[in-house]
Amino acid sequence: MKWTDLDDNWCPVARTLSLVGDRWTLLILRDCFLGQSRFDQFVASTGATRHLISDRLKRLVEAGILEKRAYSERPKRFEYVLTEKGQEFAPALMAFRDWGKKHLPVRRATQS
Amino acid sequence: MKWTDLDDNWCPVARTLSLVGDRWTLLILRDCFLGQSRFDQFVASTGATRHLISDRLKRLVEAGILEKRAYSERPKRFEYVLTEKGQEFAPALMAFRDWGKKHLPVRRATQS
DNA sequence: CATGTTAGTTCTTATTTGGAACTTAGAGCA
DNA sequence: TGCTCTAAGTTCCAAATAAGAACTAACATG
Repeated sequence: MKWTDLDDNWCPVARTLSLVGDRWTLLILRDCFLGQSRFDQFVASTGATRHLISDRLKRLVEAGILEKRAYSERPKRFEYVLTEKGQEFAPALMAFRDWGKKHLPVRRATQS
Repeated sequence: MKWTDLDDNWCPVARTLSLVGDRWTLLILRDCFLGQSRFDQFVASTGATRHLISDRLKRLVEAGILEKRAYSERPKRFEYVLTEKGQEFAPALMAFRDWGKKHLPVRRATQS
């Protein structure tokens, strides 16, 4: 079974996961909440490949969680910003953050 | 970069994702909160392969989120129950549920 | 003795990812 | 004009992961 097949599951948790339930999608959203909006920033801060970022951004835009906007016409440059629907995802990320802070302390020296 | 490499990221969201940030792990946890505890139940209700369930359960036990207990000695039978640490993950799942309920209504006829 | 149950493991094939290089289109500079 | 840079992707191939189905172990049941 492919995970996108969960999109019509009876369970709202499963439906949510079919959209954002992968490692990188949630990291991209985290970045958005931290104020990032550009392709190369996502690549740098998540550590995911450009291919993955490209794919996930497409998916998020399609789902109405992010909006793709041109911030420059010549040359064409784009940014991705949270929609209302995306903003409302904040509580979930905060729950992840709180749980991580409490239960997963950092062990080695930190490097982004 | 492998996603398990996120386990020492500076960001608590990333560290949390390194552990539970995949499609099936969160579905297993959902099932636990719904009162399920057995291998074949997880297989049936998530739709993931036995291989995946086996792998994810191992990971969750190792992380101290679930506890593997024998509920029968002969024959050997096991169940997986949430630890305290696992219980505290509830707010995250509820956030997912609420967001899914609000933003991802079911479209087709439902079948688990 | 045949069938069923639970908790897995093993096998082969298919899909997804990783990593690096390449593209497009214009900008800055000398 | 030519060279180098940036942003936002796309393309390529190899490597890792997942899918799907069958198989196993150790009993229980009829």
